[in-house]
Amino acid sequence: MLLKQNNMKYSSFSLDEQNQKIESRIVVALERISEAFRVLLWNESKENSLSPIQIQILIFVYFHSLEKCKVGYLADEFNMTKATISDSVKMLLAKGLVDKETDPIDTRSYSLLLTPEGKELAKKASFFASSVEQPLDKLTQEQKTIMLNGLLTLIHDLHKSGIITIQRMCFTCSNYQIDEEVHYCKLLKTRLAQSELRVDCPEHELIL
Amino acid sequence: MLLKQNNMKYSSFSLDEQNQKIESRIVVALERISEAFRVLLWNESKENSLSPIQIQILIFVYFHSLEKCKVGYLADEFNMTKATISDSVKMLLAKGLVDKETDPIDTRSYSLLLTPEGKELAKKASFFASSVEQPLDKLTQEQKTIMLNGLLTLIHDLHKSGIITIQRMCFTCSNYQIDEEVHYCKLLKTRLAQSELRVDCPEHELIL
DNA sequence: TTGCAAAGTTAGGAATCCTATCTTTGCAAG
DNA sequence: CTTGCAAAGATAGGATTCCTAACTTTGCAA
Repeated sequence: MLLKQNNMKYSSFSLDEQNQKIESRIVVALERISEAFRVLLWNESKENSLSPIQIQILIFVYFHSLEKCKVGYLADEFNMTKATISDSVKMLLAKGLVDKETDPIDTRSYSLLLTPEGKELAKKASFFASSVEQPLDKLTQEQKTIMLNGLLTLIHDLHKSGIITIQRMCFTCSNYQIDEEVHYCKLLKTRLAQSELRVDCPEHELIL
Repeated sequence: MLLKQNNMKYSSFSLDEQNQKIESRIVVALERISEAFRVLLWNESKENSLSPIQIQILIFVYFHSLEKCKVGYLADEFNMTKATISDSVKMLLAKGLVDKETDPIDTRSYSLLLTPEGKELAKKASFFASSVEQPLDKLTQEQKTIMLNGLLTLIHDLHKSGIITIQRMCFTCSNYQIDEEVHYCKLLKTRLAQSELRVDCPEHELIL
């Protein structure tokens, strides 16, 4: 009786579509992790009484250079409309967390700068990522390299199919070359080990 | 002159915090992929004139058994309040995509069932994951196994720290045992290879 | 049977994020 | 040089998300 039940379970088990292929299981795992990011970001925003997107903007500005801190660029970065970003920026200005700096060569646009308070908050908020970073410590160097590589491949493909519009990884950079499995950066003039490939390089120049 | 510029770039490059540690770069990559999921889900919902959460519920019901298709369970699953889920369910009922089935042993609650139209839509919508699944094909079996393992470790830790409340992976299942690196499922009464570890097992029983 | 807890609902409101329209500025073609 | 178009950003208005708080009904245990 118990055995029969187990057998029944077994058959339903092995038929389960989502558990069939390893690729599917990786996707499910990635979905779960996405959910975790959503929750973490949400918590972080509640704690600072900001919206998720406002936090994201703050952190982004903290880690990126002037020319990327414009409304249009941020809209592409976060896959939202300029209207949405413009709104959020207005709030951040009102709260005194960012300042505008008009672009001298194109007065239509401006860049965001963090005020001291904004910088403080961004630094604090960016720690939310550490709950994801810490667990990775226990993996071996090799395992981390392979994971990074797999994720980079995935992002590259998602970019090629137009789902991710903006990114700044080596694979899509005009300074990057690969010959016989050897990665090379023309800007740095050095070889790059697999584990050194970048996801968000400040010097990224998109291939036309 | 050009060389000097490159050197300047190099120094700012190597100081860049986000590119320093491989763990950080993995986190950034995961964030990017999360963003991709958000976009895919959003597209999928617009196409079917449903909300993201409605699509998620539909797909979840499609792949899971009755006892998991209750308002409370869904709320935990998606880290939302029961009120939010209740609302979405009302919409799905109104659109004729799901039906209620009252639980015979606890008449306060009910489970969701897909109507034929709901099933149709869920099946179609669940393909959105394939844009993420396909690129994984080109990785080697070993690489996929290592990635899955790394992601599972990560999810396990996120669960332990309370960020992900619900999941159904082997590591947190009372049927799972590990002895000397050998994974074993007491329910299936078989060894599990690393690549066979489950992320969302229908028979999962949470360790108390 | 009394009281408390748990499942789900409802109401109301803040916030997200969109579309569409508008202003200003840059730029190129005539 | 001016005319016209495109691009950056702002604004208005609205649909939707998702929350908190209070409520109903049912289950369960003292």
